[in-house]
Amino acid sequence: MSRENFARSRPPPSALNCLTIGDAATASGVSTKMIRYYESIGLVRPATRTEGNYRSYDDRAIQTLRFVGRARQLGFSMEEITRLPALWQDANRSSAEIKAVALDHIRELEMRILALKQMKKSLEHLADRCRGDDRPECLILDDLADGEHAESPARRSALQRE
Amino acid sequence: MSRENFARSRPPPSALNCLTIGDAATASGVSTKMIRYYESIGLVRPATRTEGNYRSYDDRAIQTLRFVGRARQLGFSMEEITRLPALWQDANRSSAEIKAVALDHIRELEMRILALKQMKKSLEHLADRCRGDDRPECLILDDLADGEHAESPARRSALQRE
DNA sequence: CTTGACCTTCCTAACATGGGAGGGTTTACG
DNA sequence: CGTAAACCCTCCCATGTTAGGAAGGTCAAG
Repeated sequence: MSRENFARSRPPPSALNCLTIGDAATASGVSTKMIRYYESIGLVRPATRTEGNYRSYDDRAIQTLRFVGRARQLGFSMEEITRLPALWQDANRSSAEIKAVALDHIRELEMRILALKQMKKSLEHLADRCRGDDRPECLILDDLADGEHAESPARRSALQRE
Repeated sequence: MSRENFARSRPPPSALNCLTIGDAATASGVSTKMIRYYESIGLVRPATRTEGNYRSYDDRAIQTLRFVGRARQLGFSMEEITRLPALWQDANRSSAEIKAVALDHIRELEMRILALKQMKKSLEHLADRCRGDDRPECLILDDLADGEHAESPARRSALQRE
C-alpha cells in the first residue's frame, strides 16, 4: 500500500486528478478486470493513456464506472446499462433523450421491485405458517411454488387451515 | 401441437399425472434446456424416467421448477436457490431448518428491494431535474453516479431529501 | 409402417467474471 | 543510482448460466 491513490504525479494533458485503473477500481467498486472488459466491449469509452500506456481516469470516468457497477449489482443487463452511459458520455445529446431513457429505467425498476415484494410476501406467508419444530411437514412444498410467476399478486387468499 | 400436455398415457409406477419435460417446461416457465441443466448440477433431483427413458414430472416437481424459475428471474444466485429446494425435496428435514432458510431469503429480498428503491429514487431525482428539452446538459452526469454503491444502506443518510 | 413431434445425449458458443503468465513502468528505499 | 515492490499492460484460459444444434431414439396418429 505504498503508492496510494490521490493525484497521479505525472498527469496527462488535462489537469484533473487522474487515477490509475487500480485506484479507479477502488473508487468505483468495479474490478480492474471488469473495467478493462467494459472498455473492450464499448460499454464505457476508452480511458485516456499516460505516456507509459497506463489507463488514466478522471472524476467523470469514475462516476460512470460507479454507476455501471451499481446497476450491474442490481441485476441490470449490460444492454440496459449501456444506454445511459452511452448517452451521457456523448455530451451532444438532448436532455429529452436522456430523460426518456431514465424514465424507461424507472419503469423497469418498479417492475423489479414489485416482483421482489411479491416473492418476499410468499416467503413470509410461508414462514409464518411454519411451526419451526422438528416435524418435516412445513407446507413450504405445497405453498412456495404456487405464486404463478409474477402475474397476479392479489389472487392468493384463502390458504389458511388454522 | 398434437400431443398436448395433460396426463401422459403410460404413467410410470406412481399414478400422479406425469408430464414430459416439454410439458413441464411450459407448466413451470423453465426451458427444457435449463431443466436438464438444473438436474445435471443437482439443483433439482433427477426426474424419474419412463420405460422409454423420458423424464417424467409430477406436480411436486413442477412446483419446484416453478419456484426455481421465479427465483432465478429475480436475480437470485444458484447457490441461494439451491438451499430451499434441496431442503424441501428431502422431506426428512425439520421445519425449523426450512424456516431458517426462508428467513434468510427474506432478509436478502429486503436488501435487494431497498437497493432497487434507492436506485429508482436516484433516477427519479435525476429525471425531475432534467428539463427534457434540446439542451445537452441534463445534470445526469453530475448526479447519477454519486450513490456510493450499496455497501451500507444505512450510511447514506443526507443523500436524498426524504 | 410412416411421419412428425417429441425425447435423449453430446458438442459448441456467448457472455460476464475472474485467475494467471510474461513482460513493461513507476515509485520508494537504501 | 539501482533494485525491489507494486503497479500496469496484453494475452490466454476457466467457470457458470444460458442457448442452439446434430444425430439418433420413442411415441401417437393416420
